[in-house]
Amino acid sequence: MKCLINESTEERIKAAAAKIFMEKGFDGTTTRDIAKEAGLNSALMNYYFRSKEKLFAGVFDEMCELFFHGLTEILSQPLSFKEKILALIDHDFKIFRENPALSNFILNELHRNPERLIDIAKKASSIRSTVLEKQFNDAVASGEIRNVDIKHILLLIPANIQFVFISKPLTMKIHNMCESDFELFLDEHIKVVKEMVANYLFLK
Amino acid sequence: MKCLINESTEERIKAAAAKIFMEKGFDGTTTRDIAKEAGLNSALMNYYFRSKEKLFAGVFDEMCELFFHGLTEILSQPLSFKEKILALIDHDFKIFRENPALSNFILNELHRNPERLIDIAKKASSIRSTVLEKQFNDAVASGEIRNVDIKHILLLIPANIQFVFISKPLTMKIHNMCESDFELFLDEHIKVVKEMVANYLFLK
DNA sequence: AATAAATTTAATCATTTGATTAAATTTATT
DNA sequence: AATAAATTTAATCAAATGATTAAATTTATT
Repeated sequence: MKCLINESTEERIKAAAAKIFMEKGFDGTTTRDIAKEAGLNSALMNYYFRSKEKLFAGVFDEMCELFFHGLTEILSQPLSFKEKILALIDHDFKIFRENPALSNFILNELHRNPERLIDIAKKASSIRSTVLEKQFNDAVASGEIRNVDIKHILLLIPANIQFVFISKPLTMKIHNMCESDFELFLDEHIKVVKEMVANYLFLK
Repeated sequence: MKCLINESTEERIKAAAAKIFMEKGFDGTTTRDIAKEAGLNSALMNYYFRSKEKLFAGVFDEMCELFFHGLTEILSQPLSFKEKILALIDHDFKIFRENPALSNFILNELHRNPERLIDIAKKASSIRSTVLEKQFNDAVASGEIRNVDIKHILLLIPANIQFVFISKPLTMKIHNMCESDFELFLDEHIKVVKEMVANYLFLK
């Protein structure tokens, strides 16, 4: 007999799981934490998802989707290499600003279980290695940009964007910032990063 | 009656704890894991250290010491601002290269329990805010370096150094690198980072 | 050697944790 | 309304975990 899944409950579990997993990581999270956050009986998690591990995988995939979706979209747009790089920086800052714990969450999982992220990232990287790499090589050949391995560039950008979020609590305490101070600092930091990358990459 | 502590056993526990905590984080580590790694009875950990938490704190403080010691030493040497920045980059790359999981370990703990790292970092930052900041301001005034808030620079440097280690498993898989490939990549990456930072910071 | 202190071990405790079960309740279908 | 399916709940299990205890062993001191 047909019986639709109660999407509301499933979504509540997922939302609660995302919040707690992001806050405390996989190992630091208990299934009871999640149930409490969602205001539900803890057995429901095993009814909708089969285990803590599978629930985590669902949440993680969604977070990565959030991260990679805009990225691949930018890469497949008809933009110049320079435009793409600057758009990428803006986009990533936006994503992580909306979700300051995301970088920690993803990188922690990369350490705990590399395979999961690698599977997801390989798909996205196939787009890089085709369209973007050609644009990059053309720009190098024409003297528009510095002759450097694109691997370094594709690492520099997330490094400069994500690290400011990863180290947020330290930055705030060391420089006695409140939340709004940090937001202003972020605005400046975006400018610095864009200027530094552009300054290094694009030759006059 | 005088009876010296068996330093060897204590050190074995600490070494084993450092290895396992670094690998699996605080939450992912069990006291039995550590005892097994050290080849000791698990009750010995509570004999030498009083709890898992206190053992972790000891290990963490030592790791931070390792991280901050060379740093403060460089900062207090009679070097120019430029020399200090370039020495800092070299030093940090050296530390993290010797211990690729260190960055993950420290940043994960920053997320899990910010206070612990903040207490340690505040001491080191006091040196920055005195000697280095004066050198920086002088160099800005003399037009030697770009007029930018030093906070951004002190964030850019660890970002560019540490991220390559944090994302190591992803980089290796995406670009089909083996360990020796990655070491070569690291050598290149140091050059790129130094060139990019110097290019941005130091005006001709 | 005798004694006391320090170290190590095996056994065990009390909680916590992920997961299951069977019953109760709600929702859909006829 | 009656029935079946889907959802939710309370109770509970088995394993894992941090920690403790008391006994055994080793080391130092006299």
